[in-house]
Amino acid sequence: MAIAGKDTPRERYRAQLRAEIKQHAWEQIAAAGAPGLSLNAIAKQMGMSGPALYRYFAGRDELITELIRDAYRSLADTIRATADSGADLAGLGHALRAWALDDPQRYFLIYGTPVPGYHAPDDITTIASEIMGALLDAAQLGDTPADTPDDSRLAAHLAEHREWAAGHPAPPSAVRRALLFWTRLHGVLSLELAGQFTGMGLDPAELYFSELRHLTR
Amino acid sequence: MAIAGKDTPRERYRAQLRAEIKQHAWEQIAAAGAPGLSLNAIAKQMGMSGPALYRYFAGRDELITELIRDAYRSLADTIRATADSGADLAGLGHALRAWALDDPQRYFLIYGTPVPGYHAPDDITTIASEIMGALLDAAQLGDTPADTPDDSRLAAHLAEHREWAAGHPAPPSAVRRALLFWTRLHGVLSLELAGQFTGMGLDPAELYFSELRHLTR
DNA sequence: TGTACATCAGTGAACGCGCGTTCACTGATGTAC
DNA sequence: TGTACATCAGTGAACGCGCGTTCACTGATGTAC
Repeated sequence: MAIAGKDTPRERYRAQLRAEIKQHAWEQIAAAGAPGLSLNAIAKQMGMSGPALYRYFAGRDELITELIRDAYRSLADTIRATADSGADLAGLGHALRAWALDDPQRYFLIYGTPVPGYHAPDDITTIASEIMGALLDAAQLGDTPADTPDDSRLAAHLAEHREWAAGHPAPPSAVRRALLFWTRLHGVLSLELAGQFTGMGLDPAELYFSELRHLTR
Repeated sequence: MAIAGKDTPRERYRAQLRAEIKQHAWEQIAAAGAPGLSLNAIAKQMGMSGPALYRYFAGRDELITELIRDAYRSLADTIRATADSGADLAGLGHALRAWALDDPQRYFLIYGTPVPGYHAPDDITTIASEIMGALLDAAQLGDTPADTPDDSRLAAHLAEHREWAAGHPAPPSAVRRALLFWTRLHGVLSLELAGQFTGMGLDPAELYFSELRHLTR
C-alpha cells in the first residue's frame, strides 16, 4: 500500500527501485551494523552512481528512518497476524523469536543501542504502541498463571499509570503479563543475539522457552 | 595499578594523559554513541594535534577496545565489591542498576548492539565470566524463592551444560537464579536506558524492582 | 498517428569535510659519565 | 656539578579515502494535441 499509488509504469518502477535500495541497505546493515550504512556504497553495489539515489530518498537520514519504520511495521504485522490467528502469548513468543532470529540487526534497529541524538517520528511511535496493544490483547486470553504471583506494589503503580493503554482496557494482571512478556523475552533474546551466551555451553533457546512457559503456563 | 608501573615522573605523566584521553572519549561516546568516537576530535578537544594521540594508543581500535575492557572491569569490580560486602542478589540488583544509570552508554558498550565484525579479546571474555561467577556465588545465598518454580526441562539442560561455571560449583537452582537475574534485569534495564518506556507513563524502576523482588523474595 | 513538449531517471564533475594514519622534524626532559 | 647523549612528547604537513550532498546536464520515457 503506497502513499499515493498512481500505478503508472513509472510509479511501479520507482517503487521497485526503492525496494531494491532498501534491500541492499539491509544487507549492508547485516554486514556492518547501522552505522556502516552508506548511500554511495549502496549505489555502487547496484551499479549506479551515488547521486542517483537522491531520486528515491531525500538523504541518508530518510532512508534509515524508513528502514526503522519498516522494521517496526514488520514486527507489528507479525505480532498482529499471529494474534489474529488465535494465538495466545505462547504463540506470540514463538513468533517474536522467529522474527528476531530472521534478521538480528533488524531487531537491534528497534531495540538496540539508541543513538543519543535521534528521535523517532510520531508515526513510528504509533506503530510501537500497536505492538504493545497486541500484547495487551493476547495477555487477556487464558488464566493468569499460578506462578506469577501478585505484586501489590507494582499492581498499585500500574493501576495509576495506564494512559498508554488507551484503546486496550485490560485488568492490571494482564498489563503486568504483557510487560513481563516483553521485558523478559527481550532480556534473553537480546543477549542471545548479541552473542553473550557464547562460550557458556548453554542453549539460549532453552532459557527463552523456559521463560515463555513461565509466563503462559 | 598499571601494567608495568615504573612510576617515574614520565610514566606518571603518561598514565595521566592516557586517562585524560579516555575521559574525553567517554564524553564523546555519551554524546554521540560509540560509532561517533574520533581520535582527531578528542585531540582537538584536548588542545593538541591528532597524531599526538598515537603516543598513547596504537589507534582507534585499541582505544575502543580499552574502553570496553574498562567498562567490563568497572562492572565486575562493582559487582564483586558489592558481593564481598555481604550483599545478596537484591543488593547486586541495586548495584547493577546504579552502575547502569550512571552511564548508559557504558552499559551499552557491554550489552548493546554488537558490531558484526568485532570479536573481543580473550581477557575481556575472562572479565565477563568473572561477573557471572560473582552472580553465581550470590545466587547461592538465601533460599530459592518459593515463586520461582522448578522447570524440569530447563533444569535438565542446565545440569548437562555447565562447563562455563568452572570454579563456581553451584546447584542447578542457583545457576537458574543467576541466569534469570541477569536476563530479566537486563530486559528491563536495557529497554529503560533505550527510552522504550517513554510515553507509557510508567516508572521503569517499579518494574525493575518488582522483578528483583520476584527473584530474591 | 505523428509531432511538440514536459517529465523524470541517471550521470559525472565538483565541493567540503572529517576521518585514520605516516612521516620527518623540533624541543624539552631525563640519564650516564 | 656539569656536560654529552638518549629518550620521548608533540607538531605540522601530507596522503588517501569515503562520506553526504549540489548542480548542470543528457537521454529516455511518457503525455497532450
